[in-house]
Amino acid sequence: MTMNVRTLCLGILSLHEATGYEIRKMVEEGTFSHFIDASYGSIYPALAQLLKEGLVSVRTETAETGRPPRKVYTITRQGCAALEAALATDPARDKFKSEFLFQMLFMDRIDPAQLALTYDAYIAEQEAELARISCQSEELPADHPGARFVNDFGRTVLSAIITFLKQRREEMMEAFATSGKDGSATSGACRTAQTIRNQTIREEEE
Amino acid sequence: MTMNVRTLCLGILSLHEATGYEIRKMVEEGTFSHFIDASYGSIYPALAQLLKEGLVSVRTETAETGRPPRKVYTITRQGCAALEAALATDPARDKFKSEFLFQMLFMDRIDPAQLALTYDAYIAEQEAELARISCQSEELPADHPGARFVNDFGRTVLSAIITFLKQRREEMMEAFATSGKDGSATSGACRTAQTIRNQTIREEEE
DNA sequence: GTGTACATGTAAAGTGTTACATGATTTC
DNA sequence: GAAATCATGTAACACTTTACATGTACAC
Repeated sequence: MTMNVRTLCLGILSLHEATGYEIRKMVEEGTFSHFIDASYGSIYPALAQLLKEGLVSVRTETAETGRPPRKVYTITRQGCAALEAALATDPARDKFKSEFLFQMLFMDRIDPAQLALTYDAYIAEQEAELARISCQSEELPADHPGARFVNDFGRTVLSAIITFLKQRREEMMEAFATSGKDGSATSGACRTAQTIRNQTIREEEE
Repeated sequence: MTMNVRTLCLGILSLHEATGYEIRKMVEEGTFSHFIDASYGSIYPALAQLLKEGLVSVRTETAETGRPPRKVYTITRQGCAALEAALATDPARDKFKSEFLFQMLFMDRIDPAQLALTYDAYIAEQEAELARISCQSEELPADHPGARFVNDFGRTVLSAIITFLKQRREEMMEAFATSGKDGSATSGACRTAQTIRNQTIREEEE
């Protein structure tokens, strides 16, 4: 399956007609936001292309005011078929990119105070996200099983992450607070700031 | 933070020297594989650039045999500093892309038999991944807290996902098995294959 | 003998993001 | 009066993937 912005637009338009702007808002804040991302710079060209291919049609609502006219896109029969063809193919593997985890992998190279800040900020972010989609969960249409499934999936994962992070927090911080033992760390390929940092910490503790 | 392939290479090289080929293997199968991806086409150019900038150095091991000589890269002091500078910046938000969830969002447009296959294949994939990293967990160096943390994080999330998926499986399949009620579904923007499909199912049940 | 692992690298193509350009209206 | 929301769109840039090119050695 090729889940590019094209397919994404078709998917959203299969639920209800929308403008490019609205599609962007849906992927930014809506049911889709956990596992999808797309910006204006990709949505508008995608819609233009879909239109050219006849997979969507457009209706222009000219506002009386000075605003740019809204271009409301609607999926066509061919568009529906294209969406269903895409849905019938095998999904590609999930892709997860986390700079937070990358940093955690090298936690022994980060200043402990900084680490604590980053860690707590990440927890807060996950909690905010959980709150957001829990809120959405209440207003999901009952007749859309997919939306509910995806929402519950997201909540399950976020809850697990938050629990894990909170559980590990103290343990992790202690490990770095008591790191007077020092040098025990990695294979020596390069030790610089870490060593310096331990010295700094010791000075501060005196 | 800019966690591009450059930073990734620096990170891996900070653990131990490696060739481009080995780096690729590590992101494909190693501790990094959950939350990172990079192919040869991005790793080799990245290493070349890092070399030009003096962030890594290289040593060529010419094998007696006909193989291409291995180019073993080592991080330099500047490279270490660059890595630590990157680690000190705020991590960007996680990005998660899931074609599986996209398909699930539109589950009511997928042929139920196909859906079951995809669903089970996804569970199997997650289980395989969990098994793989659980296995790795045993051989993690005790002196690398980050690797353990990241590994445990991955196992926690995967376990939660697998439990969720198994729990929901029957419920979901039943919903589609009994979908003789039909038309109840989405806002009518476009209903094609779904309707046809329900008819087909009914025919098969007769 | 067929496939996989080892090993490096390039070029083209695809895909997407960021920043820009434009401008009214509403909220703080 | 500043900032956010609504609203569309383009162009330059960044990044990555895919496919290609090349070739040995070993395991089944």
